[in-house]
Amino acid sequence: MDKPITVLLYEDNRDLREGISFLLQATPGIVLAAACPHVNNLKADLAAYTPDVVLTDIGMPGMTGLEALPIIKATNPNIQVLMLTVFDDDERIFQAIRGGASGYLLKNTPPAEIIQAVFDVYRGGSPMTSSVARKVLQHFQQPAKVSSSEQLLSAREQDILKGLMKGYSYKLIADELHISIDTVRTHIRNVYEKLQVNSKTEAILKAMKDGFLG
Amino acid sequence: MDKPITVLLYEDNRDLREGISFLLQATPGIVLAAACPHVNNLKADLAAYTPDVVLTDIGMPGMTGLEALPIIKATNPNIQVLMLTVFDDDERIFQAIRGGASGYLLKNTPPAEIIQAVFDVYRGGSPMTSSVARKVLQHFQQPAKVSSSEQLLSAREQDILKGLMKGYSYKLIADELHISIDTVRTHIRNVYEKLQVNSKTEAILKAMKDGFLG
DNA sequence: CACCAAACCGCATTATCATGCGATTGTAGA
DNA sequence: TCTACAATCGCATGATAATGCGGTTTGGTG
Repeated sequence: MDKPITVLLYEDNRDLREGISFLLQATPGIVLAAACPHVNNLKADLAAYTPDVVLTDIGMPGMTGLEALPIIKATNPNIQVLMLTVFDDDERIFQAIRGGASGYLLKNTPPAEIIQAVFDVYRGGSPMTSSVARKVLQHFQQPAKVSSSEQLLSAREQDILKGLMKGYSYKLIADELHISIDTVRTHIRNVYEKLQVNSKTEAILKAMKDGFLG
Repeated sequence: MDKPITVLLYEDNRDLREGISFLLQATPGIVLAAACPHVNNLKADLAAYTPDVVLTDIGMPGMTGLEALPIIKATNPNIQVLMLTVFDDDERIFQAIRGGASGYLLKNTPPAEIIQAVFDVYRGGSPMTSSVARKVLQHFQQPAKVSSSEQLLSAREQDILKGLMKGYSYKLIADELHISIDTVRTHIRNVYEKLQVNSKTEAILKAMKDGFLG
């Protein structure tokens, strides 16, 4: 049916590298092109093996997996990169995601799932350890809006704020809402007080961060 | 060791509901409080069963799972909600995430993984079907930055832009970078020209939208 | 009815920003 | 070497924004 998936593995820990290599080789449908302890010959490797999927550690001597990521995606954005690492801090997770990683597994993932993940990324999925996924989801959820907040801003004030967030000047906002520029000023003054800020920029940032309500 | 996880299930399809119920009941460490075909008695259910985890379908007669979600989180934000559905469109996925869902499984998920997912959410993870995860990740990745863009902005210009994005005034940026305010002006001028904008706000919005590069 | 909040308007002052013009230095490349 | 450009600094001017103070109208609530 399908052609086999060509995988390239980077992992500095020898035992782990050999373990995963063995698994990959033993799996029908997967061809392990190479397994390297470092990513320093990255470009040559990519050219030589033309992998479909790159499975890589983050912490490696020399160039890290995170540094390698943009190079891989620049070489061929169709290559799916799966991070396999012990790090689960926000910083590295988001750096990986922004860099275009298609999956993020922690090293405590059982071998069978790692294999499954290779198939998943190749098919357009993004396998993620569930604790990692949680961190990702949290960045979408309204930051709790814990302490009430209700509708801190009146409807009109929200209109004005939306105008600011579109990059409009006071005058433009006034025109769009058919009110005078002085009224816009007044509303903005009130918005600033409610949001505890004192500039357009701060207001916009705050509004973006915790979605209109403080 | 641990107390069992109390689960509340909502699923209108009878076969599926009974199938999942059977699985949950057969799993040590999980107690199925109830399995309902609709979510219309939601508040009463929550009060009666005080679940740790709610497993819910999205498409149900009467109130949908998506409508129920905010009510659940409002009742007790500690309840972990796991969406189990056939829908994999962006709209519903993000509505669920924004609403505070802790996991999102498609119905083709094998039973064993559903059970595993219940444990995962309870432990603070966010199990997600990998195709759903992909959609989520895509919202973080730089919008392609299709046409080159290279490093449109010099390193220093990016420093200044970062300052703007933190809401700093020219003066603050100047202080932080140990340069004169006039230099800041100059850099900003150049940034504006490169980004094709003419105000702080526009620059920030543009920078946020397509990640520094235009 | 009296009170209050929201929405509306105006004016004045100071602060900050946007922009034009000009200039020096250092480094990388044609 | 000449050129190009990043990075630095300065001055000046008109445009916006921030803020203080004052005011009217309207709709809802105790």
